Amino acid sequence: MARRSDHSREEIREMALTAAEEIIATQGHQALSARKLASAIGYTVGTLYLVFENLDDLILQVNGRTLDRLYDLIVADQRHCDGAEACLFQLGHSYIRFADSEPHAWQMIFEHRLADDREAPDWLRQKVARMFALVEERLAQLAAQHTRPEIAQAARALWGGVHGICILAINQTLGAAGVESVQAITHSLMSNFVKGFVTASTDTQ
Amino acid sequence: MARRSDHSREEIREMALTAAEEIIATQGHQALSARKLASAIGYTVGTLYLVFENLDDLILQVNGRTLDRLYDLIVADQRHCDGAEACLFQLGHSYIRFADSEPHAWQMIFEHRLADDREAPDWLRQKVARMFALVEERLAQLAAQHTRPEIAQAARALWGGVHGICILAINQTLGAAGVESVQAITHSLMSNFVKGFVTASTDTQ
DNA sequence: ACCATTATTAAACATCGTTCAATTGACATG
DNA sequence: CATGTCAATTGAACGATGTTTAATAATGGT
Repeated sequence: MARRSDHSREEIREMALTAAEEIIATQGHQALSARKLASAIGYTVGTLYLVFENLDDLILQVNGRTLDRLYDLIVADQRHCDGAEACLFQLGHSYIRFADSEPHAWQMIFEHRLADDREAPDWLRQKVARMFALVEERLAQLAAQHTRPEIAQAARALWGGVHGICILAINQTLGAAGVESVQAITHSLMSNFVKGFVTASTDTQ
Repeated sequence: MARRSDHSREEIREMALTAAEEIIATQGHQALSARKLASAIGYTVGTLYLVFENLDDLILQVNGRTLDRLYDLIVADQRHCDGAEACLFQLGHSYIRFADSEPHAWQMIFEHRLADDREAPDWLRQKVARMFALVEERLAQLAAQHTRPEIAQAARALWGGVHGICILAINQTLGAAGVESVQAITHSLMSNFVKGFVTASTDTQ
């Protein structure tokens, strides 16, 4: 049994987040409970509530770390592509690959509902905005004739699109067998969209 | 207090599903509980378990009815459009409009997890397949030079894309203000994708 | 050695999904 | 009309959930 000052608050926080990630990865986020998590790190529930405001708060922290891993993977992959178009496609493929490798953690980002319709904290929104920026950057390189708002809108359309394919694939709604098939569908979306976008006149949003 | 044979099993089923839809629409699917639902129809929990296998089963039924309303709306809207392209765009707009008008019911379709990773029942999958077929049909009219598998893949890419924008919009991840803005983003996705798809050669999936 | 501080626990609360023995009402039979 | 069968319905029970909090125990300072 853990004794006082065996671990600092920060250590307990780290242990809890790591244990939560383990539970979520292996059993899904439905399986995460305060008691299970507490016993996984050798403490009781009360201690968790000393470190986190509540379970929602803890899940937000986990989601933040997931977004960080996703961002790191995407950025790393961007170093192994040539040209704006190939790198844009790579963004989508990296996204799919991450969702396939950590489906439960990835799903939790979008399925976690905040109580009372509170909006997500700013630090979390910024982690998302950071990824939108990558897409915008590549799109801007590809379609210089478009205005900045058009680029921004296209980035949302494209990233939303990739995201949707990802969701339906995980839900097995697409009838797609294996990651390669999902990658192919994603590639279809991206390549056709980009082809349309770069040949579009400015007023065609 | 309800007495024996006040309502047939089928009547209770209908009352429960209607009451569940009301709770979900106004308070979200997190607020749906067996006791709350039972008291809403003037019965107790036990009666619910006489009519439904469990809450998961009940939610599946609700989702089925939601998909039916969605399909009906889409089909109805398809009568007021001219030309394959306009009608394809209309499919997306109808989808967004429905999700905006019944966000909680719509979200539940995709967020409901079946226990133990059981797969969705066949009658539910068919309701989804029915809608894919509409997209495929319009795409086939638009891009006759493509093979059937290419059409099928494009339909999944496009519908997944529209779906993803919808999700991110509801999650307020897109920073889009109002339905019109979401419709604009969706239109950007669809029009650019279609432009790319119809001008693509057969081997460009 | 004692005290003040505080980390940690364990029990409590309300609610959840689900089950099931007990009850109660309706209907058929005599 | 009385009686008995049957099933619709109840309500209590079970284990689990998130969250709070009074009690406890261990630490560091004086």
